[in-house]
Amino acid sequence: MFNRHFPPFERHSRLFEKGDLKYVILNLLKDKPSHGYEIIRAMEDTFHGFYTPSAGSVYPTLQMLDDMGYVSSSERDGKKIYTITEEGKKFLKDQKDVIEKIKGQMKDWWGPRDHEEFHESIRELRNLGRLIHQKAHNMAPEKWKDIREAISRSCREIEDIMGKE
Amino acid sequence: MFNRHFPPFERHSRLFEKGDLKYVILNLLKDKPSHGYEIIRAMEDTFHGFYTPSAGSVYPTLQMLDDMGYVSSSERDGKKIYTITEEGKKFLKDQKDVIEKIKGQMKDWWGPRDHEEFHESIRELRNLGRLIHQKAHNMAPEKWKDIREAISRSCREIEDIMGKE
DNA sequence: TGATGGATAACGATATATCGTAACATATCA
DNA sequence: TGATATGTTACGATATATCGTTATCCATCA
Repeated sequence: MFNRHFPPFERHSRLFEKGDLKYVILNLLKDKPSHGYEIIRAMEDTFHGFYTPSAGSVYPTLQMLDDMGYVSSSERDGKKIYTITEEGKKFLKDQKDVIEKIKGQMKDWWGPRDHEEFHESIRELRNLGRLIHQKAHNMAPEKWKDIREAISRSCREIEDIMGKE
Repeated sequence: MFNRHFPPFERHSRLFEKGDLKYVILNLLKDKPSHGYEIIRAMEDTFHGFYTPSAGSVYPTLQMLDDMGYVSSSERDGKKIYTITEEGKKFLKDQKDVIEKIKGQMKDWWGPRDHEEFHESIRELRNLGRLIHQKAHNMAPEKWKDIREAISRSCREIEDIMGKE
Protein backbone atom coordinates (compact mmCIF):
# COMPACT_ATOMS: atom_id res chain seq x y z
CA MET A 1 0.00 0.00 0.00
CA PHE A 2 3.01 2.24 0.27
CA ASN A 3 4.19 3.06 -3.18
CA ARG A 4 4.32 6.09 -5.40
CA HIS A 5 0.55 6.27 -5.55
CA PHE A 6 0.26 6.40 -1.81
CA PRO A 7 3.23 8.40 -0.69
CA PRO A 8 5.05 7.07 2.33
CA PHE A 9 5.37 8.44 5.78
CA GLU A 10 7.37 11.65 5.54
CA ARG A 11 9.26 12.70 8.57
CA HIS A 12 10.86 15.95 7.48
CA SER A 13 13.11 15.89 10.48
CA ARG A 14 15.83 13.64 11.57
CA LEU A 15 15.82 11.37 14.50
CA PHE A 16 19.59 11.16 14.74
CA GLU A 17 21.90 14.11 14.86
CA LYS A 18 24.55 14.29 12.28
CA GLY A 19 27.32 11.89 13.06
CA ASP A 20 25.47 9.97 15.77
CA LEU A 21 24.48 6.98 13.72
CA LYS A 22 27.95 5.48 13.73
CA TYR A 23 27.96 5.27 17.51
CA VAL A 24 24.62 3.49 17.55
CA ILE A 25 25.78 1.01 14.94
CA LEU A 26 29.09 0.33 16.69
CA ASN A 27 27.24 -0.16 19.94
CA LEU A 28 25.02 -2.77 18.33
CA LEU A 29 27.96 -4.54 16.70
CA LYS A 30 29.66 -4.66 20.09
CA ASP A 31 26.99 -7.14 21.12
CA LYS A 32 26.75 -9.18 17.97
CA PRO A 33 28.28 -9.30 14.48
CA SER A 34 25.46 -8.58 12.03
CA HIS A 35 24.25 -8.07 8.50
CA GLY A 36 23.37 -4.55 7.51
CA TYR A 37 19.75 -5.62 7.41
CA GLU A 38 20.00 -7.04 10.94
CA ILE A 39 21.27 -3.71 12.20
CA ILE A 40 18.31 -1.99 10.59
CA ARG A 41 15.99 -4.47 12.22
CA ALA A 42 17.62 -4.18 15.63
CA MET A 43 17.18 -0.43 15.56
CA GLU A 44 13.63 -0.76 14.40
CA ASP A 45 12.99 -3.00 17.40
CA THR A 46 14.56 -0.47 19.71
CA PHE A 47 11.90 1.98 18.59
CA HIS A 48 9.14 -0.60 18.58
CA GLY A 49 8.54 -0.11 14.89
CA PHE A 50 7.99 3.64 15.09
CA TYR A 51 11.29 4.47 13.49
CA THR A 52 13.41 2.62 10.99
CA PRO A 53 16.84 3.82 9.94
CA SER A 54 17.31 4.22 6.23
CA ALA A 55 19.40 1.67 4.33
CA GLY A 56 20.69 4.77 2.54
CA SER A 57 22.54 5.78 5.68
CA VAL A 58 23.22 2.45 7.34
CA TYR A 59 25.16 0.89 4.49
CA PRO A 60 27.37 3.88 3.79
CA THR A 61 28.02 4.25 7.50
CA LEU A 62 29.04 0.63 7.74
CA GLN A 63 31.37 1.13 4.81
CA MET A 64 32.84 4.22 6.44
CA LEU A 65 33.40 2.35 9.71
CA ASP A 66 35.09 -0.40 7.72
CA ASP A 67 37.33 2.17 6.01
CA MET A 68 38.19 3.59 9.44
CA GLY A 69 39.14 0.18 10.75
CA TYR A 70 36.50 0.13 13.46
CA VAL A 71 34.58 -2.64 11.72
CA SER A 72 35.56 -5.53 9.52
CA SER A 73 33.37 -7.39 7.11
CA SER A 74 33.33 -10.91 5.81
CA GLU A 75 31.17 -12.39 3.14
CA ARG A 76 29.26 -15.60 3.47
CA ASP A 77 26.71 -16.96 1.01
CA GLY A 78 26.87 -13.68 -0.84
CA LYS A 79 25.88 -11.79 2.30
CA LYS A 80 28.03 -9.53 4.41
CA ILE A 81 28.61 -9.86 8.15
CA TYR A 82 30.03 -6.85 9.92
CA THR A 83 32.13 -7.33 13.08
CA ILE A 84 33.51 -4.70 15.43
CA THR A 85 37.31 -4.61 15.65
CA GLU A 86 39.45 -4.02 18.72
CA GLU A 87 40.01 -0.50 17.43
CA GLY A 88 36.28 -0.07 17.25
CA LYS A 89 35.84 -1.28 20.81
CA LYS A 90 38.52 1.13 21.99
CA PHE A 91 36.85 3.97 20.12
CA LEU A 92 33.55 3.09 21.76
CA LYS A 93 35.13 3.10 25.19
CA ASP A 94 36.81 6.45 24.52
CA GLN A 95 33.50 7.92 23.43
CA LYS A 96 31.53 6.53 26.31
CA ASP A 97 29.85 9.81 27.24
CA VAL A 98 28.76 10.54 23.66
CA ILE A 99 27.08 7.16 23.60
CA GLU A 100 25.37 7.75 26.93
CA LYS A 101 24.06 11.07 25.62
CA ILE A 102 22.67 9.38 22.50
CA LYS A 103 21.09 6.64 24.55
CA GLY A 104 19.44 9.27 26.67
CA GLN A 105 18.06 11.00 23.59
CA MET A 106 16.74 7.75 22.22
CA LYS A 107 15.08 7.04 25.52
CA ASP A 108 13.56 10.50 25.63
CA TRP A 109 12.22 10.15 22.14
CA TRP A 110 10.55 6.94 23.07
CA GLY A 111 8.89 7.78 26.35
CA PRO A 112 8.14 5.11 28.96
CA ARG A 113 5.11 3.82 27.25
CA ASP A 114 3.13 0.72 26.68
CA HIS A 115 3.59 0.31 22.98
CA GLU A 116 1.23 -2.62 22.72
CA GLU A 117 -1.73 -0.25 22.88
CA PHE A 118 -0.27 1.83 20.11
CA HIS A 119 0.33 -1.19 17.97
CA GLU A 120 -3.20 -2.33 18.47
CA SER A 121 -4.75 0.91 17.31
CA ILE A 122 -2.36 1.35 14.42
CA ARG A 123 -3.16 -2.21 13.46
CA GLU A 124 -6.86 -1.42 13.50
CA LEU A 125 -6.26 1.48 11.16
CA ARG A 126 -4.05 -0.63 9.02
CA ASN A 127 -6.53 -3.45 8.80
CA LEU A 128 -9.13 -0.95 7.72
CA GLY A 129 -6.85 0.45 5.06
CA ARG A 130 -6.12 -3.05 3.91
CA LEU A 131 -9.76 -3.92 3.63
CA ILE A 132 -10.44 -0.82 1.60
CA HIS A 133 -7.42 -1.45 -0.54
CA GLN A 134 -8.55 -4.96 -1.27
CA LYS A 135 -12.10 -3.97 -2.14
CA ALA A 136 -11.46 -0.69 -3.86
CA HIS A 137 -10.98 -2.11 -7.29
CA ASN A 138 -14.54 -3.17 -7.83
CA MET A 139 -16.65 -1.38 -5.27
CA ALA A 140 -20.13 -0.09 -6.00
CA PRO A 141 -20.24 3.70 -6.40
CA GLU A 142 -22.97 4.33 -3.81
CA LYS A 143 -21.22 2.29 -1.16
CA TRP A 144 -17.97 3.96 -1.91
CA LYS A 145 -19.58 7.35 -1.45
CA ASP A 146 -20.78 6.36 2.02
CA ILE A 147 -17.37 5.02 2.93
CA ARG A 148 -15.58 8.10 1.73
CA GLU A 149 -17.77 10.29 3.86
CA ALA A 150 -17.22 8.11 6.88
CA ILE A 151 -13.48 8.20 6.34
CA SER A 152 -13.39 11.98 6.07
CA ARG A 153 -15.54 12.46 9.13
CA SER A 154 -13.53 10.01 11.18
CA CYS A 155 -10.21 11.51 10.20
CA ARG A 156 -11.41 14.97 11.11
CA GLU A 157 -12.69 13.79 14.46
CA ILE A 158 -9.45 12.07 15.38
CA GLU A 159 -7.30 14.92 14.16
CA ASP A 160 -9.38 17.28 16.26
CA ILE A 161 -8.66 15.24 19.35
CA MET A 162 -5.00 15.22 18.52
CA GLY A 163 -4.97 18.92 17.84
CA LYS A 164 -6.32 19.77 21.25
CA GLU A 165 -3.61 20.81 23.63
CA MET B 1 5.09 2.31 9.11
CA PHE B 2 5.12 -1.03 7.34
CA ASN B 3 7.59 -3.19 9.08
CA ARG B 4 7.51 -6.22 11.29
CA HIS B 5 5.73 -4.34 14.04
CA PHE B 6 2.95 -3.35 11.73
CA PRO B 7 2.56 -6.28 9.40
CA PRO B 8 2.12 -5.42 5.77
CA PHE B 9 -0.86 -5.81 3.56
CA GLU B 10 -1.45 -9.52 3.14
CA ARG B 11 -3.21 -10.69 0.08
CA HIS B 12 -3.26 -14.44 0.52
CA SER B 13 -4.41 -14.84 -3.01
CA ARG B 14 -2.75 -14.23 -6.27
CA LEU B 15 -3.56 -11.64 -8.78
CA PHE B 16 -1.86 -13.46 -11.60
CA GLU B 17 -2.46 -17.04 -12.52
CA LYS B 18 0.49 -19.30 -12.54
CA GLY B 19 2.58 -18.72 -15.59
CA ASP B 20 0.86 -15.49 -16.65
CA LEU B 21 3.45 -13.09 -15.32
CA LYS B 22 5.91 -13.79 -18.09
CA TYR B 23 3.45 -12.68 -20.72
CA VAL B 24 2.78 -9.43 -18.91
CA ILE B 25 6.49 -8.75 -18.59
CA LEU B 26 7.24 -9.57 -22.21
CA ASN B 27 4.40 -7.34 -23.28
CA LEU B 28 5.87 -4.47 -21.32
CA LEU B 29 9.36 -5.08 -22.70
CA LYS B 30 7.91 -5.04 -26.20
CA ASP B 31 7.28 -1.34 -25.69
CA LYS B 32 10.44 -0.41 -23.91
CA PRO B 33 13.65 -2.01 -22.64
CA SER B 34 13.60 -1.67 -18.86
CA HIS B 35 15.18 -2.32 -15.50
CA GLY B 36 13.51 -4.89 -13.29
CA TYR B 37 12.44 -2.10 -11.02
CA GLU B 38 10.93 -0.20 -13.95
CA ILE B 39 8.84 -3.23 -14.82
CA ILE B 40 7.58 -3.37 -11.26
CA ARG B 41 6.72 0.29 -11.38
CA ALA B 42 5.00 0.03 -14.76
CA MET B 43 2.79 -2.73 -13.46
CA GLU B 44 2.08 -0.82 -10.30
CA ASP B 45 0.95 2.06 -12.48
CA THR B 46 -1.29 -0.22 -14.49
CA PHE B 47 -3.13 -0.99 -11.27
CA HIS B 48 -2.99 2.58 -10.03
CA GLY B 49 -1.03 1.56 -7.01
CA PHE B 50 -3.48 -1.05 -5.79
CA TYR B 51 -1.28 -3.95 -6.74
CA THR B 52 2.46 -4.26 -6.97
CA PRO B 53 4.16 -7.37 -8.31
CA SER B 54 6.72 -8.87 -6.02
CA ALA B 55 10.39 -8.47 -6.81
CA GLY B 56 10.54 -12.10 -5.66
CA SER B 57 8.73 -13.14 -8.84
CA VAL B 58 9.72 -10.43 -11.28
CA TYR B 59 13.47 -10.97 -11.10
CA PRO B 60 13.36 -14.76 -11.37
CA THR B 61 10.91 -14.45 -14.24
CA LEU B 62 13.21 -12.06 -16.05
CA GLN B 63 16.06 -14.49 -15.53
CA MET B 64 13.95 -17.32 -16.84
CA LEU B 65 12.99 -15.33 -19.93
CA ASP B 66 16.68 -14.57 -20.46
CA ASP B 67 17.51 -18.27 -20.18
CA MET B 68 14.79 -19.00 -22.72
CA GLY B 69 16.20 -16.48 -25.13
CA TYR B 70 13.08 -14.28 -25.17
CA VAL B 71 14.90 -11.48 -23.37
CA SER B 72 18.45 -10.26 -23.30
CA SER B 73 20.10 -8.20 -20.63
CA SER B 74 22.90 -5.71 -20.64
CA GLU B 75 24.51 -4.03 -17.69
CA ARG B 76 25.14 -0.35 -17.43
CA ASP B 77 26.37 1.49 -14.36
CA GLY B 78 25.90 -1.68 -12.37
CA LYS B 79 22.23 -1.84 -13.36
CA LYS B 80 20.58 -4.27 -15.69
CA ILE B 81 18.47 -3.38 -18.68
CA TYR B 82 16.27 -6.10 -20.11
CA THR B 83 15.35 -6.05 -23.81
CA ILE B 84 12.97 -8.31 -25.69
CA THR B 85 14.56 -10.41 -28.43
CA GLU B 86 13.16 -11.26 -31.85
CA GLU B 87 12.39 -14.70 -30.45
CA GLY B 88 10.49 -13.05 -27.65
CA LYS B 89 8.50 -10.95 -30.08
CA LYS B 90 7.65 -14.02 -32.11
CA PHE B 91 6.59 -15.85 -28.96
CA LEU B 92 4.36 -12.94 -28.05
CA LYS B 93 2.75 -12.94 -31.45
CA ASP B 94 2.20 -16.69 -31.28
CA GLN B 95 0.56 -16.31 -27.89
CA LYS B 96 -1.59 -13.39 -28.84
CA ASP B 97 -4.83 -14.85 -27.50
CA VAL B 98 -3.29 -15.74 -24.12
CA ILE B 99 -2.20 -12.16 -23.77
CA GLU B 100 -5.61 -10.85 -24.71
CA LYS B 101 -7.16 -13.11 -22.08
CA ILE B 102 -4.77 -11.79 -19.43
CA LYS B 103 -5.41 -8.21 -20.45
CA GLY B 104 -9.11 -8.88 -20.08
CA GLN B 105 -8.59 -10.26 -16.60
CA MET B 106 -6.50 -7.28 -15.58
CA LYS B 107 -9.14 -4.96 -16.88
CA ASP B 108 -11.85 -6.86 -15.05
CA TRP B 109 -9.88 -6.71 -11.82
CA TRP B 110 -9.62 -3.01 -12.15
CA GLY B 111 -13.12 -1.95 -13.00
CA PRO B 112 -13.82 1.25 -14.91
CA ARG B 113 -13.37 3.53 -12.01
CA ASP B 114 -12.18 6.94 -11.07
CA HIS B 115 -9.17 6.07 -8.98
CA GLU B 116 -8.51 9.62 -7.92
CA GLU B 117 -11.32 9.40 -5.39
CA PHE B 118 -9.85 6.24 -3.99
CA HIS B 119 -6.45 7.77 -3.73
CA GLU B 120 -7.85 10.76 -1.94
CA SER B 121 -9.57 8.73 0.74
CA ILE B 122 -6.69 6.32 1.18
CA ARG B 123 -4.47 9.35 1.49
CA GLU B 124 -6.69 10.76 4.19
CA LEU B 125 -6.39 7.52 6.11
CA ARG B 126 -2.72 7.47 5.54
CA ASN B 127 -2.22 11.02 6.67
CA LEU B 128 -4.07 10.16 9.82
CA GLY B 129 -1.94 7.12 10.39
CA ARG B 130 1.13 9.22 9.80
CA LEU B 131 0.07 11.82 12.29
CA ILE B 132 -0.54 9.19 14.91
CA HIS B 133 2.70 7.51 14.13
CA GLN B 134 4.58 10.74 14.54
CA LYS B 135 2.95 11.65 17.81
CA ALA B 136 2.64 8.24 19.39
CA HIS B 137 6.01 8.24 21.02
CA ASN B 138 5.24 10.91 23.55
CA MET B 139 1.50 11.30 23.70
CA ALA B 140 -0.36 11.95 26.94
CA PRO B 141 -2.21 8.88 28.23
CA GLU B 142 -5.62 10.52 28.49
CA LYS B 143 -5.52 11.87 24.98
CA TRP B 144 -4.36 8.58 23.69
CA LYS B 145 -7.29 6.87 25.33
CA ASP B 146 -9.73 9.22 23.54
CA ILE B 147 -7.99 8.66 20.24
CA ARG B 148 -7.97 4.92 20.59
CA GLU B 149 -11.69 4.89 21.24
CA ALA B 150 -12.32 7.09 18.25
CA ILE B 151 -10.20 4.87 16.05
CA SER B 152 -12.02 1.72 17.12
CA ARG B 153 -15.42 3.28 16.65
CA SER B 154 -14.54 4.67 13.23
CA CYS B 155 -13.08 1.42 12.01
CA ARG B 156 -16.15 -0.47 13.10
CA GLU B 157 -18.43 2.01 11.40
CA ILE B 158 -16.58 1.86 8.11
CA GLU B 159 -16.25 -1.89 8.21
CA ASP B 160 -19.98 -2.14 8.81
CA ILE B 161 -20.67 -0.10 5.69
CA MET B 162 -18.30 -2.28 3.74
CA GLY B 163 -19.83 -5.46 5.10
CA LYS B 164 -23.27 -4.55 3.86
CA GLU B 165 -24.19 -6.31 0.69
C1' DT C 1 24.64 39.60 15.38
C1' DG C 2 21.78 38.05 11.85
C1' DA C 3 21.70 36.46 7.12
C1' DT C 4 23.54 33.62 3.66
C1' DG C 5 26.11 29.86 1.68
C1' DG C 6 28.31 25.50 1.79
C1' DA C 7 29.15 20.94 3.53
C1' DT C 8 27.66 16.72 5.19
C1' DA C 9 25.16 12.96 6.83
C1' DA C 10 20.37 11.07 7.51
C1' DC C 11 16.53 10.20 4.74
C1' DG C 12 14.08 8.49 0.76
C1' DA C 13 14.15 6.58 -3.96
C1' DT C 14 16.06 3.55 -7.14
C1' DA C 15 17.72 -0.92 -8.21
C1' DT C 16 19.15 -5.70 -7.53
C1' DA C 17 18.65 -10.57 -6.11
C1' DT C 18 17.66 -14.94 -3.44
C1' DC C 19 15.35 -17.70 -0.09
C1' DG C 20 11.22 -19.16 2.41
C1' DT C 21 6.15 -19.48 2.22
C1' DA C 22 1.77 -20.20 0.42
C1' DA C 23 -1.62 -20.52 -3.21
C1' DC C 24 -3.24 -23.32 -6.58
C1' DA C 25 -3.23 -26.48 -10.49
C1' DT C 26 -2.51 -31.08 -11.65
C1' DA C 27 -1.59 -35.89 -10.88
C1' DT C 28 -2.36 -39.88 -8.30
C1' DC C 29 -4.74 -42.95 -5.32
C1' DA C 30 -8.51 -45.19 -2.92
C1' DT D 1 -15.41 -39.15 -7.70
C1' DG D 2 -13.41 -37.15 -3.76
C1' DA D 3 -9.25 -36.99 -1.06
C1' DT D 4 -4.46 -36.52 -0.90
C1' DA D 5 0.14 -35.55 -2.63
C1' DT D 6 3.23 -33.06 -5.50
C1' DG D 7 5.15 -29.49 -8.25
C1' DT D 8 5.47 -24.84 -9.57
C1' DT D 9 5.15 -20.07 -9.52
C1' DA D 10 3.50 -15.68 -7.29
C1' DC D 11 4.07 -13.61 -2.98
C1' DG D 12 6.58 -11.98 0.99
C1' DA D 13 10.91 -11.70 3.68
C1' DT D 14 15.66 -11.14 3.74
C1' DA D 15 19.65 -8.73 2.15
C1' DT D 16 22.50 -5.54 -0.48
C1' DA D 17 23.97 -1.04 -2.35
C1' DT D 18 24.04 3.61 -4.63
C1' DC D 19 22.12 7.93 -6.02
C1' DG D 20 19.23 12.01 -5.31
C1' DT D 21 17.13 14.99 -1.76
C1' DT D 22 16.81 17.41 2.35
C1' DA D 23 17.59 18.81 7.03
C1' DT D 24 20.77 20.87 9.76
C1' DC D 25 25.12 22.38 11.34
C1' DC D 26 28.92 25.38 10.77
C1' DA D 27 31.54 28.97 8.51
C1' DT D 28 31.64 33.29 6.44
C1' DC D 29 30.18 37.83 5.46
C1' DA D 30 27.99 42.30 5.98
